[in-house]
Amino acid sequence: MKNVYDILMERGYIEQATAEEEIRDLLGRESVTFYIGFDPTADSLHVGHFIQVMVMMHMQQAGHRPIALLGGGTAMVGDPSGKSDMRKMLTQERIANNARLFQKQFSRFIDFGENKAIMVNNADWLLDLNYIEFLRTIGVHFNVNRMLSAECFKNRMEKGLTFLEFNYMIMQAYDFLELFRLHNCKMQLGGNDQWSNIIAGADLVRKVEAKPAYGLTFSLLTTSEGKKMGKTESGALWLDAEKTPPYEFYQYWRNVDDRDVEKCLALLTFIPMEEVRRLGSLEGSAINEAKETLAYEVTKMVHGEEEAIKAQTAARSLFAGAEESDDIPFTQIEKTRLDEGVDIISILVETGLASSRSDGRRLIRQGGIYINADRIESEDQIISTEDLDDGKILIRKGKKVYHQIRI
RNA sequence: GGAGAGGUACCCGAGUUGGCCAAAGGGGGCAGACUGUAAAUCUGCUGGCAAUGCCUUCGCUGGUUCGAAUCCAGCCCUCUCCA
Repeated sequence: MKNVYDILMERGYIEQATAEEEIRDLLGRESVTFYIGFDPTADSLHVGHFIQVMVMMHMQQAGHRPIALLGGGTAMVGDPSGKSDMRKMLTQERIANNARLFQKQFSRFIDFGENKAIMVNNADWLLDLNYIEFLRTIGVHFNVNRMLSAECFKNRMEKGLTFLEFNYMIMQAYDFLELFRLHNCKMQLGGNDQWSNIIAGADLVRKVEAKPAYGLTFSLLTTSEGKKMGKTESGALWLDAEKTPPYEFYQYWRNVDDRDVEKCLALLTFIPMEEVRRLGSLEGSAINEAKETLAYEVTKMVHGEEEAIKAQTAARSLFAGAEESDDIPFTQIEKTRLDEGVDIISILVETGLASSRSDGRRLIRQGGIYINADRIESEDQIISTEDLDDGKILIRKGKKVYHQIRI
């Protein structure tokens, strides 16, 4: 069987490692317990987290034991890594609630049965720490001069860093030590922005326990232009179907830049690498096949096969201009209102296609709104029962945003 | 605690001898053309509304004035230097 390190390397996950050869040997030799931390700062995981989850899945398939660490404690401090401003503090209840939601989502991807994987919350050991005792046993091992020169604080050296956030690194390092003691966890994985925090942890374990500990980081999901991927107009691309509907999720991947397709296939699907390379090398419009595959596979993993098929069918029919599909976002409007007729601007605002009535007028003026394939010419157009087609009205905004009105 | 600089729309950033400022320019975003549901390029739009006008907006509160992003007072916040 192939060494999982090589698999991760081939697919392009690995960015930095504390001791490349040693880690590779270790992973090839024994079942290793490792952890990745997730701070529950939102009520759903997003694609940025998903890449970490992918790594956990690869590792678990290779016989290693993942620990999903929920940062119920660290989220109360907030990671300053790479951020130019301090985040707003979250309440304890919010964090606990988010942690519960994260937990549910993890279970979809990782098998937590029979000691195959572990989920823990660092609130369990961080919240009750005694300050003086902590400083004396853990604090002594940290050199402030060195910490300040860490890459992750670089942004903050100009803008200012609070003592609260400065402690984040120490807390994360302590997590590693705690997991080493509790579960014999030898390795911490994470996004490349976590490098400083990870080596701090590995160092701490080595100093305190005199045993080897390793760190490994993965490339962040960025576009060919260097921007973070998974950003949409409404914020992040969430894994929660309530926050990002499967159709929208599918469309995001269907629309990625040509140059990013291969990378995404490698990082976000389990498609064999020969196939990934073939799809990635398709030229011209043929590369749409690769994008469809990408969108389908990722959606399937996150939302299940049924939703993936629905999203794909909906997208195909809409863009082929053929028959409609029901699996696109829709808004219900009472029939009595349609009987009387509703002005198009109101419809646009109610469906969320326009952010305000002014925005709606603008869209129409610029020719960006279509009802059942007909371009709207007048801002005063009235939508009524006559526009119904099989109980539905299809609205298109721009080239590819579809929405349905149902009664 | 002391000295200085500054807070402008989604972001950056002009504007501070008071009216010509819903506020230059850039970025981002949206729409149009082109196209492959891609990129690049070009064009338009980008506070709200019952829209040739009206309302709200330039850190907050009050003041001067016919009129304030621009002047005055107090307050809050940020940054730099000093302690």
